[in-house]
Amino acid sequence: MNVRTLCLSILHEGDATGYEIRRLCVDGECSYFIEASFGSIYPALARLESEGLVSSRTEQQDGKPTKKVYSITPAGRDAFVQELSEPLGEETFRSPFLLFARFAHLLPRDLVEARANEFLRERSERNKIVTAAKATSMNACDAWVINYGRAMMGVAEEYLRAHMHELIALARAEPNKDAAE
Amino acid sequence: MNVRTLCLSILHEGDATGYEIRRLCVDGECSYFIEASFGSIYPALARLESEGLVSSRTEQQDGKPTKKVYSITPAGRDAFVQELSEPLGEETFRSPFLLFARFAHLLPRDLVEARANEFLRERSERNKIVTAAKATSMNACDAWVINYGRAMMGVAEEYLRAHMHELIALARAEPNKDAAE
DNA sequence: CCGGCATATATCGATCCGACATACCCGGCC
DNA sequence: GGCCGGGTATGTCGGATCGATATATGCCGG
Repeated sequence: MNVRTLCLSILHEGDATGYEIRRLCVDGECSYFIEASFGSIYPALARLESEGLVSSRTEQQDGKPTKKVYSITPAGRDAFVQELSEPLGEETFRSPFLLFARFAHLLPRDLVEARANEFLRERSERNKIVTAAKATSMNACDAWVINYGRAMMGVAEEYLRAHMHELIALARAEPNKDAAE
Repeated sequence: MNVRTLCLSILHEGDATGYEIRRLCVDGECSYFIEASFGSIYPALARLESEGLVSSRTEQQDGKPTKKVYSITPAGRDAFVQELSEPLGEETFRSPFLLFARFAHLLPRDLVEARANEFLRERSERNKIVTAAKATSMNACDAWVINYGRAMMGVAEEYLRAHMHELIALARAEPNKDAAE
């Protein structure tokens, strides 16, 4: 699932700028299973335009920089459906925190506690965004996907809240201040 | 969380070859939150060796190609703990299937049904691996992490099993065979 | 006996991320 | 008034990473 397809999927639902696509990835309701950075979105949009799958127009705004609004073309819609029909890539889930947690016994308790709290807070905030998305003004497929995410991320938060103190208890009791530089 | 750190984390638990590290990422109990390909593991190991954080020895085997077994050095252990103490990266979760599912209404029912079944089967097999991992011969931190994964992936499987028929029902009824080339 | 599969190492092009550069306006603050 | 931080917006660039491929060997089944 490359950034090209991601851009087409968003433009399929309506016009957007590169900046807005990025925001949807970070803050949107689908932020829990989609991701892309500026460094890949802008080149992807430029390439899509050169291939005739999207078109763009510049819009002046006062008080804000000029923006470049992209629209999907009929050829783009076809290419998108075609792409979805091809075999799907693997699901990837990568969690630096879980790698950290596996080695909690090597690390000072203060650090483990701090990281666990950060992690819970971030998870909790993300979940609030997804839970806040109201089912009205959302098609049935979107609702299905959002509920999938809600279910998964909900138990993640619950597990953390219920068991994080166990993890903290497993951490090294003495920070061993001599080792600190 | 780069591949370097991932390699150090595995070598911290015991010696391994590049090939074995890859296998642990794909089939191991932590396969649900860790990933790396040959294309990044081998260069990472070479660089770690040049920096003195790991050492290697070649081992002849009969019936199998010669292998290069890596061990972590004391400097490597220090660097690993140091790396874990630094701020953690963001969690990333990317799911081509969920992107596909958002647009189920555009796609023929047969295809949606086939992909949903594939996805459930893969999820289910992964879960069996993680559930099969016995708590004995596992330290408490590992158990904590495995249980986190079990909880998340468990509900993912349940949700799929319970609701996939709803998604299939949302797909396009007629495959529209004229459109197929 | 030949093709497919598992073991094992390694490279290479394409993709993608993360940090930075640039630019403008707004609001707060000393 | 000046200055800094933050939001909006586009884009580049180096490095990290992926996915496919190359190479080699030996085993097993048809």
